[in-house]
Amino acid sequence: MSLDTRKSKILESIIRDYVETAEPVGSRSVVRKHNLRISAATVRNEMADLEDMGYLEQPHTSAGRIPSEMGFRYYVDCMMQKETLDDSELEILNKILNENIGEWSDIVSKVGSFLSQVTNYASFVIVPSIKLSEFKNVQIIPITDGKAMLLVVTDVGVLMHRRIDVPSSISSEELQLIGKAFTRVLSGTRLEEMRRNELKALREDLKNRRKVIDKVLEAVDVMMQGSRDESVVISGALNILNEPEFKDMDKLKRILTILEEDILLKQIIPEKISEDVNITIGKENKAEDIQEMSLVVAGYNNFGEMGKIGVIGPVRMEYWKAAGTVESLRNILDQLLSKKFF
Amino acid sequence: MSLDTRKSKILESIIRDYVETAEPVGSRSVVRKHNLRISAATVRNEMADLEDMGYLEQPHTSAGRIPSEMGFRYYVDCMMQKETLDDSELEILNKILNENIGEWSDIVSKVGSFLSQVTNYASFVIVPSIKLSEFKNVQIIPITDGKAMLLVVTDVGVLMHRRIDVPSSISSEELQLIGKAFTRVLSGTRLEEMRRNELKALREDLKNRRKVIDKVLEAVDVMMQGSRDESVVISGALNILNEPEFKDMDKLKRILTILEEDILLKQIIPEKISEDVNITIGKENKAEDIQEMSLVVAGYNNFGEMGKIGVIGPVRMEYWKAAGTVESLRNILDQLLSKKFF
DNA sequence: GTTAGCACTCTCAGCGATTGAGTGCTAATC
DNA sequence: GATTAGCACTCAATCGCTGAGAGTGCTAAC
Repeated sequence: MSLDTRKSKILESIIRDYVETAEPVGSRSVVRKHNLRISAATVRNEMADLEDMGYLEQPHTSAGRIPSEMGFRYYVDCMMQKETLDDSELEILNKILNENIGEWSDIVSKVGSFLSQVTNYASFVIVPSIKLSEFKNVQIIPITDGKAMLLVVTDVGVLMHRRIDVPSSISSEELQLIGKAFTRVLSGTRLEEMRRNELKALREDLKNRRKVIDKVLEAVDVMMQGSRDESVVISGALNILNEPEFKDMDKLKRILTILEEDILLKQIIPEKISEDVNITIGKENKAEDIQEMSLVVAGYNNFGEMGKIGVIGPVRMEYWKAAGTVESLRNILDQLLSKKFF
Repeated sequence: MSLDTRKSKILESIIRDYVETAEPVGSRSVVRKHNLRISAATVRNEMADLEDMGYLEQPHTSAGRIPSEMGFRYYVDCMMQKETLDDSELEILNKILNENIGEWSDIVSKVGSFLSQVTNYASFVIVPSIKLSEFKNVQIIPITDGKAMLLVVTDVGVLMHRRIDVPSSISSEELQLIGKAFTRVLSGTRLEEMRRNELKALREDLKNRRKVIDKVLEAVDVMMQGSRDESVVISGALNILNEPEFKDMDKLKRILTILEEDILLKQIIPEKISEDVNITIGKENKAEDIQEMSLVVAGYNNFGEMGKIGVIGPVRMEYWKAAGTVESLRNILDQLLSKKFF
């Protein structure tokens, strides 16, 4: 259902006001702010219509109107102009990205923290598991007598390491040889395709060092277990303390608990999203715990898997800003991943 | 100044009650709870004395008394019996420690989270920088054309890694040789003692690969910069949401902000502490931001440097439980570091 | 030294009156 | 027919008041 121009203007005006003030918006203030050339009474009539249509609601009879979730939905779908990063923000972002030539995880957390600062909502970045990348190199480095460090490097440059026990009799050279043998057998193998029979052959090759081989396999198993999980970076969770809708302690605690725990956060983000900016408003969210919050999330291409980046905030959210910023940062992550890291 | 037995009993009674309920304690309830063989009127007199001495204070005339910070101090110094972990708690702890044979940082975070769960306060563990450990092994592993991974293993098994650029012409074997050369020169050198002239010699040795050498040195510098910082693990920050003294949003935000940022947290913890359990109450804290909170912190021996573990909570804290638990866990970290990791 | 008794203090919850923002309706106007 | 001015009405929020309740401090008696 489409709205005529005037109704649209009024709806937008109410949304903007309400998002800013968190207070119900009255007919007078709509007229004042947007100095439309109509009277408050006319606006009242239009507002009554909008309420009938479901785009507005009234907390109680003698209060102003607030946008309903359906109202926000209409705004987001039919009227919203995404507001992209302005010059000063871009400057800050570039500074951040340039100063840091470190690990991918550093960049992700910097971008996440930038996102939360710019939008003033909690941000999250989900980095998918690396199951599609390939073994590149396996090394075993002695640390102390009986302890060694197992290193696995994948083709995308992800490093996994784990301490393992080795016989104290074994020499550094021998460990190196074992590492090389593993490299030979596994190099180019995708992590999830690692075949047991290849490994068996390996075990035959080095039969006098079976104990070490077994330790290594065990460690690789554990590492893969770990790497199977996608990682989640959360930033700016405390931003919700600024939102008046969360002055209630119980609500606050429920939300903050989710925003503190990777696992909980992962559960509330929709599995299937498009690469574009996805917005889910209030009760549109499947997860019960966040049915008074909104999500703005986009996918980015992380070595063939879809990563996710977005913000979570109150239904009364600056969708225009959030959507624009999330979109920009999604693109930047895409770029970085395709150019800088290969 | 020492108190007579009866005053002590009354003070303790008031402290216990107040810590539990967060409400001022009246003379009647003191008599009732601890069924002392004296009347409320007598208790009132004693309470008036305790107030004169500064151990109690009165929020307003017709309310009960609450312990002053000085009262808590007296209790902690002269009366407190530390309450150690009970059997069921020990069982949980053992389970946690056994299931996890991974990295040291995992253990630290598990212990931290256990501490916050048992005490219901926010916990922190500070792991000192590793500046006293020695180089053990340097490796350079090619990832893709023009990119390689630099790995440094120290004698305590800490691994540092960083991606570096290398000439795309360079071979895997050559990188390995360079790594070996570094290992030869640096092995056994303490990180903070790494001498520039040793490195210069190295640079001479491999003069046809100066670019790579320089890249490696640059990366080592950055890594050492990073490793110079102690790391901080915070757990259970949201526990303060349960404390009625933080129902005020501004206070809450101030405290949570500190508990979310490693750097801020580090600043509020006293530099100099003894290895034993240190307790600072309210205004005893130098940092202004936490002058309505208390710290319970102990030092543990982390490869010769002092690490710190503790909790932070309201002045109205169960010091007996917090002190006992912190002490136990301090000892456990000490043990783990001396036995398991060497 | 201890206690019972009592007047006094102060907070807190509940209640009614007041205020003010905002609506909805009606009748007049463009 | 759309728009607007005017006005009665509604309802949350605020203020001031009151009474109840908890607790103290003092005094006088034990």
